[in-house]
Amino acid sequence: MNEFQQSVPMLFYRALHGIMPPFRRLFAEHDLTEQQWRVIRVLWQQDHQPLLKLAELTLLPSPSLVGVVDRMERDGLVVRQRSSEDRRVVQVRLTDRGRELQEQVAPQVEGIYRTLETKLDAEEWQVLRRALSKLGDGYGH
Amino acid sequence: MNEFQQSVPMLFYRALHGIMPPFRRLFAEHDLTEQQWRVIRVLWQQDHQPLLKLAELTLLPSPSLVGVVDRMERDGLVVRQRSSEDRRVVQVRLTDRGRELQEQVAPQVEGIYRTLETKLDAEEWQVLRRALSKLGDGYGH
DNA sequence: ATTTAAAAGATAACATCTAAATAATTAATA
DNA sequence: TATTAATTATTTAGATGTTATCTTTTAAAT
Repeated sequence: MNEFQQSVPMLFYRALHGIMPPFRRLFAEHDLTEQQWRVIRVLWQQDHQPLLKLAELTLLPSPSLVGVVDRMERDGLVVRQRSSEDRRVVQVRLTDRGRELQEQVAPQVEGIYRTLETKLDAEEWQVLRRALSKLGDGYGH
Repeated sequence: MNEFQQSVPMLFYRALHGIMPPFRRLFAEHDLTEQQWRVIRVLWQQDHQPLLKLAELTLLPSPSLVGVVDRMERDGLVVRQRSSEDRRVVQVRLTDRGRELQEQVAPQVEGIYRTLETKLDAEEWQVLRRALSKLGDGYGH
């Protein structure tokens, strides 16, 4: 009847629709978008990333990331800094404000993860993670 | 090290990046977008859908679908038709041109699915499908 | 019958995605 | 060294996602 609904892409999209809203609601409470959070989350671990590296780590296409960083810079969450060694490179780093935000939001993100984890049992998660990894293989380094 | 890269949402996004490009390349060859294909694919099975029902079946938010249908109507792939029973309702149906396109593209889509299937073994697919279904439960439909 | 609530589409504002092209800089090669 | 190729960031154009709001029409409730 509706094999299309059971196609792999549609199953993926539906699963994402089931997973992401709680995260987005949390981010919105802090005036963040999902993409802005990814930038903060990555810079929190490894600050001072070139834009292209940041694009790779966040899975954001660089044309999108340019705009994301624009707005984050406007809101005082990050700053751009041109590299002196290679002047093509623009380093992005977190401001104190960005770091504070990270500290506030991160624990709540963990809470949502824990709720999410209850939706499948441990073995299902394991197979799912492995399958997702395989399917994503070959993309972005 | 980079547990963020291994988080469920990021695993999902990376998997999608691994899955969708071949489909999008195919659609582009026929001047279609991924979303336009979803509309054709759904109407092919059940023509004459109200816009809101179509949004549900395609997983496209209705504000997006309005624009998608606009452009498909502009390109002669579908037509809008206001219902006479309930004049709030707009029925969308496929034109002959839309149906032809469906017949051309569908077999090639199947080909991509078959290539995709080789990336995991049968049991992995089974568990993956089940897991995705569970995670998507409660959304839409 | 009048008011009120609900439903279906559409619109608006903003952010992001996709694909292609461009500007600036650096590296590589004849 | 002059030219060409590659790299980094950005821009552009078109389409879509997300939320909130608005309009029209219908159904429900006084």
